[in-house]
Amino acid sequence: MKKYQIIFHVDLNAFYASCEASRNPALKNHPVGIAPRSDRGILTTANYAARRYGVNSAMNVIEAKRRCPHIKIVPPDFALYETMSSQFFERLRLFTDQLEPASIDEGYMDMTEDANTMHPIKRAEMIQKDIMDNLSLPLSIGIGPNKFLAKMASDMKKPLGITVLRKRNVKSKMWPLPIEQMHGIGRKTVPNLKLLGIHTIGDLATYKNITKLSRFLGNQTESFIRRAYGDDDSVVDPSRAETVQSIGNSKTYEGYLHTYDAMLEALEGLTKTVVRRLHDGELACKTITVQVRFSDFTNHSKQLSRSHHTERHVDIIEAVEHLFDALYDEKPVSLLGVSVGHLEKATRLFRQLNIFEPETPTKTSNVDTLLERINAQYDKPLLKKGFKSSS
DNA sequence: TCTGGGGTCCTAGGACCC
DNA sequence: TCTGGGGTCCTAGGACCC
Repeated sequence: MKKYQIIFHVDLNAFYASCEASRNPALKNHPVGIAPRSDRGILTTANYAARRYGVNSAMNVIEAKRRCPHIKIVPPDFALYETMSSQFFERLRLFTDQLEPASIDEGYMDMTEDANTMHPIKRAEMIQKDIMDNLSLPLSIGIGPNKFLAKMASDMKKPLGITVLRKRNVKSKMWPLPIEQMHGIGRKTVPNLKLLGIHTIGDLATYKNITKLSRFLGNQTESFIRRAYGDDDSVVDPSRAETVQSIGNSKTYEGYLHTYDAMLEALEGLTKTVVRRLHDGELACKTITVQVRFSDFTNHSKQLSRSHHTERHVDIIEAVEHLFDALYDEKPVSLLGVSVGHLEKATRLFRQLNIFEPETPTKTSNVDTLLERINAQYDKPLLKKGFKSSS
């Protein structure tokens, strides 16, 4: 027998801008955009005062200023956002430990048990007030019988909304929404669906030709249709956010990088950041990826998997340099990125290492066996005999 | 509107193993 | 002789989300 669930989706409104206003209340009712530069690039966030002028997130700074000349552009302070995000989730845990953070500013709460104590809407009001009183952050809450409906509900009223979306109201409240508002359908898929005559979530739910639909939605076709009917059996998993899958650092270079040396220097900086964050999380990685974007906006990446995890800077920078050599094309570069994946807790690895350590042979001396030992760390040979580094 | 930086998950081909 | 079926891992690229 399936138990009826009550799921909250909690979503901080215009989070970065709200953090800035929380620190500096003078910004509260003034149009604000968060952007690294005030003369170009894009906004990561626009507050609601700015949105009234037709400004929104991801809009070009120039365009935002054209629509709202007195908008204040504030550079992002990620340390502040990280801190406020942690405080936000800590406060939510006062209400339930069944909390799954989904990003820096949103999460899911399984409030099924809690509903025995207090009516969900009353509880939502209490949470909203708690976050506003303690952190000065506006919060929207969606309430539904599963994660998908809770997520769709929280989007329906912002800022400071509380919205219930029941299964029996799916047809009247969710089906009329344009298909681009369905979570998981993005800008590449929308035009394809419209080609099939699918303009609303209801159109998707009732579309008859599944074969045609699978051409665009692939293996996920069935689950999209189920969700369009309001069905979703994914569970709130508090451990999900604790298991980070990858750590990366990338940067766009205005005016491009032109020389190999400048690119290598940039990669060293990116790698340093990644290794530091790897160490902060007490993690080790197995795969290393380098990403390059050329001036024509094409992206290329190369990755390699080691046979053993590592957290050592020398291992990672060596891999980064070799991967980049394979990508380097003597063309100007607009973005470089370094990321590491297949992460493991370093403490766990340490225990494993201790078990095998006594068996590790170390009696080698000539250069070729040294190369073999280096290559043994990778699934494919990285260095060949007679290898010389390019420059 | 000429486009940041952090991520997650999916796909598809190939290597390799049984 | 000329080729099964299942599974895992690796790699490159892409869609999507905030």
